[in-house]
Amino acid sequence: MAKKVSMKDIAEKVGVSTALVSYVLNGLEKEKRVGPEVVKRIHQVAKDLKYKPNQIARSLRRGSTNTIGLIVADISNPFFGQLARVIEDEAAESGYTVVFGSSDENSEKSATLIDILLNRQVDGLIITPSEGSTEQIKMLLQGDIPVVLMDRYLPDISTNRVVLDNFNATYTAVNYFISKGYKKVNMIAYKSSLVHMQERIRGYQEAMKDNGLANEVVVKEISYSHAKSEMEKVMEDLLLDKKIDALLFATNALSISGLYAIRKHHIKVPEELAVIGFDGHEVFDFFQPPLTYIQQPLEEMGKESVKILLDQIKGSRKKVQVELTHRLIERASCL
Amino acid sequence: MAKKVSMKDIAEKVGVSTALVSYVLNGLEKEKRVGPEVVKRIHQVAKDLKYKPNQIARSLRRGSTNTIGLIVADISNPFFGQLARVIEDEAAESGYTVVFGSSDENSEKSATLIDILLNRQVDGLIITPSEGSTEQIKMLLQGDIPVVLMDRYLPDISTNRVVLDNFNATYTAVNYFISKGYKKVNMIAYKSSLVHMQERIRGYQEAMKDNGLANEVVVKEISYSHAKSEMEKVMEDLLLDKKIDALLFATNALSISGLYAIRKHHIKVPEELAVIGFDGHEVFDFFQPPLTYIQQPLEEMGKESVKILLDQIKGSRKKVQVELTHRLIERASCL
DNA sequence: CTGAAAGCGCTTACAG
DNA sequence: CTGAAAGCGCTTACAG
Repeated sequence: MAKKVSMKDIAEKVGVSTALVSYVLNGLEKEKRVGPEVVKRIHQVAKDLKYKPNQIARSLRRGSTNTIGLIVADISNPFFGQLARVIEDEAAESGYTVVFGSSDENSEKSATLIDILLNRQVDGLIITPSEGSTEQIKMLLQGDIPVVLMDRYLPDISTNRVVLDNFNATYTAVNYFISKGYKKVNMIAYKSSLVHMQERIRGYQEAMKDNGLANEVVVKEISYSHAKSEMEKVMEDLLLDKKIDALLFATNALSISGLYAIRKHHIKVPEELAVIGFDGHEVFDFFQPPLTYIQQPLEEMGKESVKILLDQIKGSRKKVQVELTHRLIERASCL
Repeated sequence: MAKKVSMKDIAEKVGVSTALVSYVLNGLEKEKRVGPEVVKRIHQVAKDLKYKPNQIARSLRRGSTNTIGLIVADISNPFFGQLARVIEDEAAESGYTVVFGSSDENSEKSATLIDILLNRQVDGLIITPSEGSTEQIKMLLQGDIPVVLMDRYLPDISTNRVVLDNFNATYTAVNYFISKGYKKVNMIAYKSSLVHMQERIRGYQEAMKDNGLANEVVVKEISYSHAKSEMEKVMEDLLLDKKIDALLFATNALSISGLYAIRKHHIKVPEELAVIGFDGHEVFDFFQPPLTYIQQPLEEMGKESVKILLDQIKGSRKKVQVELTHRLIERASCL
């Protein structure tokens, strides 16, 4: 780095104290009734010297950094990339910067990330919690650290969260299948105790039961860390015994890797198999036929999360729990 | 936030000075020859009190933050999302955290982001520069701020950069087309003076010339901010007059929006039109037929960028310019 | 209207 | 082997 110019430099050049400089540069000249001539000179000198305030020093003094930490499962997954973008823009509007990290659905990584971000004194955290991260989040709450859980949540913890109406989402999907005459509807989900996943599974199960199809219920669970290989195996099993005419995927990534398998085995959609995806992705548009899917309101999810977090940072102690509404985007992968 | 515990608290409890605490917690007990008993107690008390070092204070004192700033065009574009992920992981290995921002190919946004990140005292920056950001980057270099340009670069500026062999990449693509018998090869690129784009265009043009097809050269340029509408218009024009049998796209996003148009107009690939895409995307796999494309080594690009940046941060004054090699991924969208 | 001074939580020469 | 003290660059009560 170079010869950093500080308030002291400006103060010396103008011939006043750093206090005055600080007041003026922070727009407090009115309250502090600084002389107009001095105000002008300070601004001029600051400009001449190309003064940049040192946020680190300010943060240390103020005890806040105007930074929010974002922990997602994987920033390279477009679902989270898009959320990150919305969060970035929304945060920027209030003068906040975003520091991010990817947890890979792994609670140890998540713990490490939380630690790192806290050491960096983020003012609050938006987290898509991993399995087994309940204790970590509890610690945050005990420490009175503003937190918003996004996309998923932890049932044992009463805190701010912004999630989809997961149960209704898959319930809708199954009803849609059934309205089209499908009965042997299976589901592929992640093996996870996380509520959002369990709710999606439960939505599927309940919808099946409510339609008298309880004994057709089949949920195949795939582990996040070996998704690819397990998906291939599961799909082979499903497709081989032909006891299935419709398939519901529980996420973006599952949908896509499922579609790879469907294509590999030359399954005709929807003639041999009807399909409903989750989240949305350009691949859904290009698949033949275009995929019907459950859409999440990403924009809203990101914005709400930031809004709630900033409220908390500003001191609100109200716990806010938002459930967003899915949409079924109907295309041609059924019937 | 809560009752933050500081070194002072530990020092008081143990009955030593904060200096000792600092030494021990930073692993300097050997050099400073701190008594083994004291070392033990300090560690114990730190643990009991759940002490978390305040990185902000440390940063202020040390003059470095162990943070790198990342400015990409758009974090929600998977190309950049994947790069961000590689950078995150690579940085984390050296104890660095990443702060990011999206410039939308807009030099004013980019200037604002650079300012914000510098005020936050990032130790260095990885930037995918926008058009018109030459002055900004020059300022950084004058200020001796470690910078690596990634994906693009600015020809007027001699600095570290990691980019693709853009010229060769499109040259290869055109030669491939021609080897398959195509002659009326067109290209769709962004309207941009940035070197990476100009080089991709030049690679196309030169390859055409070198094959005696100079008068078949047609480059349609699309503006980033109105990509969608312009793409539709351009594709209609191209497809209507049928003076084209092969089409090369200059990026990821262009490829995808081009494919939307191709599908909309029911153009048969490769029978009516051969296509080569850029970068890679799951959509390329699902398009019928799977798209042949020029692949960038993302992993390498991200890792190299971080490596070079960290070297600079550690004081290296050597300028490093890396050109990575493209790969042609051959599939079924030609012939 | 303006300034001297304390302090945020660390690190690190310096002295003993 | 250990501690007192300065200082990083700000902000902000306090005093005048």
